[in-house]
Amino acid sequence: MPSQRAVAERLAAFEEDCRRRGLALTIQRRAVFEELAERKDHPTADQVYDAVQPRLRGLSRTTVYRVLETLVDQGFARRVQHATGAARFDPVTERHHHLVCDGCGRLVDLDDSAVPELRLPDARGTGFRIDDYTISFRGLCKSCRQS
Amino acid sequence: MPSQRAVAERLAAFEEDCRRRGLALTIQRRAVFEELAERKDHPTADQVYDAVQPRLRGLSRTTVYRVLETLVDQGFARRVQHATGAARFDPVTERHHHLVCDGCGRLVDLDDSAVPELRLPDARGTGFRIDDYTISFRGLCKSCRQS
DNA sequence: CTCCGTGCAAAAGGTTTGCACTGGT
DNA sequence: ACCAGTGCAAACCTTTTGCACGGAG
Repeated sequence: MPSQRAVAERLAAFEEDCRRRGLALTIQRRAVFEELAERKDHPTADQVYDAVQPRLRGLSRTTVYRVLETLVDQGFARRVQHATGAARFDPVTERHHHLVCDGCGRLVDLDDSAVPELRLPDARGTGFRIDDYTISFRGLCKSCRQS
Repeated sequence: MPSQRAVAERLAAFEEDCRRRGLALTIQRRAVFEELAERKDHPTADQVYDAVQPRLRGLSRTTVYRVLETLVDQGFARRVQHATGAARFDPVTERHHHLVCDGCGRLVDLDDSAVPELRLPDARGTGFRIDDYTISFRGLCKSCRQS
């Protein structure tokens, strides 16, 4: 888990950004953002709901979905869709990559330092402006390799 | 679209692999595989269904889902999950990468030659055996940049 | 002839939407 | 006080599952 201090800093930055952009600072947004910032895994909307709901009686699943969408739109989080099933959400911190098991779909973070920096390719032909990248490494996790 | 010739070759290889592995060569499997091999986009299961169904009256959506899963399991296709919504299917050819628009979610192929070869990272700490990788470049497509 | 593969219908997720109310600004 | 944001319930879309039938090997 990130240090409490780092989380507090990010929460403060989040609050300031919200004010600057005129986004209402509701308890729900604060709580969802904080929950996301505290975790090092990639929770689904439902997992965020389960974690936050006890602290916020009456919180609605719908709201969690809507807040997460807002966070993604505003660049505070990223949506990580892997295999079939629920979307997972990742607080945006530094660039990192993913290791995905072809067998069971397990997803693990691989931090940037394990991977050489990549020069952004020339994509002029496609009309895209490239901002960043994420690498998905495919393979088999230990338990899938054993069976 | 890949050349008719290339498609025919891949269909033949597919049929031989099926025989060798004892997979029944049903019309449905042939048709779904052929449709996938002919396209250069990444169709959803539903798009495959819509494309194949007119030629194969009585084809069921369920079957398309099941055939696609078989193709993925057997290594004839890959599942590409991007943004929310339906999974997309990619006929496996060479390694290639993806360009994803943060604005509209559009996904475009970027072939391997545009990107320098990457040395597979050391993942011993994670217990994974890494086989390959795909890079997702994030950015904005032309039309999203203009608005 | 034997099963694997298919079709249908229904269920099972996951996510979105319409509408009325509430709480931030 | 206004309007963005929330809660609830219902709709929606994608995918999976149970079961009976049919066609490939």
